Amino acid sequence: MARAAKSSGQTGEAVEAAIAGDIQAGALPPGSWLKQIDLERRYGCTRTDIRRALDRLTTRRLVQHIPERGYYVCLPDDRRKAELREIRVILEMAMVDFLAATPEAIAELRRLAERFAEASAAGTHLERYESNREFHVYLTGLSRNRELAALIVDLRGHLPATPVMQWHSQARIEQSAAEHFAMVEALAAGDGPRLKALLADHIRQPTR
Amino acid sequence: MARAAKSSGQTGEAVEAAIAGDIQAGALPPGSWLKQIDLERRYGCTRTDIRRALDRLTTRRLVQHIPERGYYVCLPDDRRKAELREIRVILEMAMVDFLAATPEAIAELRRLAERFAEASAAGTHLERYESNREFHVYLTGLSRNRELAALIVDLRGHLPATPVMQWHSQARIEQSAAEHFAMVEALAAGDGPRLKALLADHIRQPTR
DNA sequence: CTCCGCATTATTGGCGCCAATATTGGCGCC
DNA sequence: GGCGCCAATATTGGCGCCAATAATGCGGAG
Repeated sequence: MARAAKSSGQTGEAVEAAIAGDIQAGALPPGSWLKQIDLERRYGCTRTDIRRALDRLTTRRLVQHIPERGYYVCLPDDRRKAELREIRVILEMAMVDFLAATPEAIAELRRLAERFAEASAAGTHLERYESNREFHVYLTGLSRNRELAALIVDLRGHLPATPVMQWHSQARIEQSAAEHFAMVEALAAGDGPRLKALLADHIRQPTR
Repeated sequence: MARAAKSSGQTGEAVEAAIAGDIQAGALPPGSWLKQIDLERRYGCTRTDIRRALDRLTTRRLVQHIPERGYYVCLPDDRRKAELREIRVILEMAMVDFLAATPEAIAELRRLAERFAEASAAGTHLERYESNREFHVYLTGLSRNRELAALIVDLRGHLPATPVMQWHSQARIEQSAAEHFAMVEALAAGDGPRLKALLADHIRQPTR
């Protein structure tokens, strides 16, 4: 199902985000061809918007382009996923040294960790995905190195499919929730090394 | 002066690269407006090509876009430059752990270090810029983590102006050349920590 | 029955026109 | 003489048409 086909929003990045979302949510399966005619109907926008969005998604390598043939959703590539995950580990561990955590920020992080825990216990896949994402994005946003924060968030959007679908066991999900809380506490205690270790383990989990 | 306005090359990334090059070479000064009409004449391509290129350069933040006004070359931002440099330090130090250096690769690196040294002694600014770039790109390419290598190279293209122009003293340049050789030797000796230290110092220099 | 080739159809992607909007320059008013 | 408003001009950016090219389906030959 198409998400939020706002037929008259400020089209531009909106379409790109919508397509990216549908790819990561699995609505547009890996390998499928993205016909411009379909897309412009699905998202209720013009062909020009679609082309811009596809071009940008190509640079993000969420889709690939073959001239005179079209665009298709990138196939999952285990090697690439592993490499990107390792880059996330590198960047997020480095980010810890730039974190500026106010008490309010820590309170907000606790709230977000709580939300993810709730979604883990009784929530849809989408809720889990989004609350998890929010936690990490907020944490990232605490970095005084704005470029580093932006890069990390950006990188999240570079992973093709293998979406929320197959988050493994319930036990694993709840462990993730617990890890979120542990990270908050490490941050609150100003224990950088511990936070780094927690982050590394957390990210290196098969999915998420 | 416009560089290589190949009026009938495969326009696409070519135009983007050409504009990026002119920005980094200073031909398109920071703050100047990039009128589409001028650009399509300068690079001998169509308006569509120009628009795609400008859109991509906007995502790279080499230019900025104001709707109904146009695109202009990003102004140098010291904070941003410092942050990006710090990210380079993080990534290139991390890259050291992924390096796979064959004897041939080390020989090639020596050759490139030599070329930069020659350009340092008696070469144009452009030659220095390019040979320096080649050294770093080649070194980066030795990483077994292809995504990491791609990210590092990508990041080099995100720095706006303050180009080769003002490479400071001749002494500094020759020190850079010496550092290149030292890095090669550290790599050849398999001394990761030393290579990391050299890289960090090298990158943290005011320019380059 | 299968395979090859051709005509038809579907799709991409370039190009240019034009409306909307900002900028410039001139003219009159204070 | 300076300031501000308004007309003329310049520029952006959307939209749709159409040529080039690839995919598809049909029919005939082996």
